[in-house]
Amino acid sequence: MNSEPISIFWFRRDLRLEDNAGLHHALKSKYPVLPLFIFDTEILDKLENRQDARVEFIQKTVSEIAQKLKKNGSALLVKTGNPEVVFGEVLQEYNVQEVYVNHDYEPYACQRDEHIESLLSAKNIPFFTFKDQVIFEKAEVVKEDSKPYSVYTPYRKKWEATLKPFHLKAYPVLKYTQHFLKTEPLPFPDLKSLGFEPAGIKFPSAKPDVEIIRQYEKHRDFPALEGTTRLGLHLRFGTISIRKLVAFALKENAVFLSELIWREFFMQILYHFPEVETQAFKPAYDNIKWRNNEAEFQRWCKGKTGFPLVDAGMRQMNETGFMHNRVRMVTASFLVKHLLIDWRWGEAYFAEKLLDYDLAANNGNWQWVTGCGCDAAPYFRIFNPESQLKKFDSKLEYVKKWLPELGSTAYPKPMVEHAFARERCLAAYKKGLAEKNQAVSYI
DNA sequence: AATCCTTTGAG
DNA sequence: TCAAAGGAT
Repeated sequence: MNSEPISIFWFRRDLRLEDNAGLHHALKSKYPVLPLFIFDTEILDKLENRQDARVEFIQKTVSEIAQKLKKNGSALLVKTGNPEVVFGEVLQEYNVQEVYVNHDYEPYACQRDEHIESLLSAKNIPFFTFKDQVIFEKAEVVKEDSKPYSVYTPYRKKWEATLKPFHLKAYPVLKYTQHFLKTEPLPFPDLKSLGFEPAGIKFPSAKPDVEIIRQYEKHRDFPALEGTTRLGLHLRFGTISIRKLVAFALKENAVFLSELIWREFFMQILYHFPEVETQAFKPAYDNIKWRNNEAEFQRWCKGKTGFPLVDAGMRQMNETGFMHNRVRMVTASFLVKHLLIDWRWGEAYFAEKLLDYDLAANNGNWQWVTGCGCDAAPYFRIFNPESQLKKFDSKLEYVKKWLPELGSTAYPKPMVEHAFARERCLAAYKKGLAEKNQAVSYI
């Protein structure tokens, strides 16, 4: 046991040393700060793919943080295991006086943090938590009656009205570097020892591209262009500060800012309505009878539906961990509406494949496409994958890039006829929603 | 005791 | 940015 009293700062979805709220407060505490990162085996053990690029990204990012701390004569404590068990060990090894973290809103994370907090409070160690990954959290943007918004536009207006320059002020960290605990370098696991291998994926830069953001609404819908920022991954793991990015968006492009507000909209939905993780926001939609054909689902996953825009999107995601946003809408709509497969199947597949996977955004957008979410697309709006292709990739640049066999006999015929699938979908939705209405009318 | 002005701290 | 606290008169 190291007897010097210290504070712990626990890194989770905030993997950066600058403009970090919890870390800032830890460094202002009266004890030297030992930063901690835990490779959580509760999460890692469930990952099927041993080449998961997200684990690689985390390992790389955390190792860069450790390098920077080493240059400062301090260190990052890295542990692998169940967080409760790990905290038990850390309390044995160090004289921990206080623990600092940033808020993490997903149901698993909330539960994990509750357990850690009670474990610490049994030893009279305070657990200080801070808002960091959003501008407004929980109930900071609510209606006049203090109920949460479930429609985006009024939420955005209130969000914008609430925003003051102060909310975008950075939390300085670098000027407190002398407040990190001075210690010998601590061991750091490589990817292999964590049970993973490199995925061979190139990670997008964490630096926002000014030109892309300036031209955002002009280019964002065309998947062949580099028209979107690819910052999702960095927002997911906190390798970019949301305050810095919102300040930038505010200056450069209102449409891009609006997308960042969608992110916070879905985060507050998940916070206020955690049941959406498994259920439709509009319960009537859980009455729809999905066909859930396993073989058809596999064709969708592999990008072999015979609809070029759908297939190109799925293959882009399978190969790179990224799919263009316009194409995410088309592929998702195809699964749910053309194939009548439960949106939760698609949600789970995206969760497995996307580098930028975020529970709140992924769930919110899948429910949006299905029509069962808050402020969702109307159920009778069924994307036509052919006309979407004509509109957004008319020169076939994007689809040819991901489907080399397009135009040859090797490319599959459409697995379903659009007009037929459309009618089948409308009928299934009408039936499911009508059943629910009938049930309600008996009450 | 009341008021005005400056400083501090919040997210 | 804003409001509360503190200090000065």
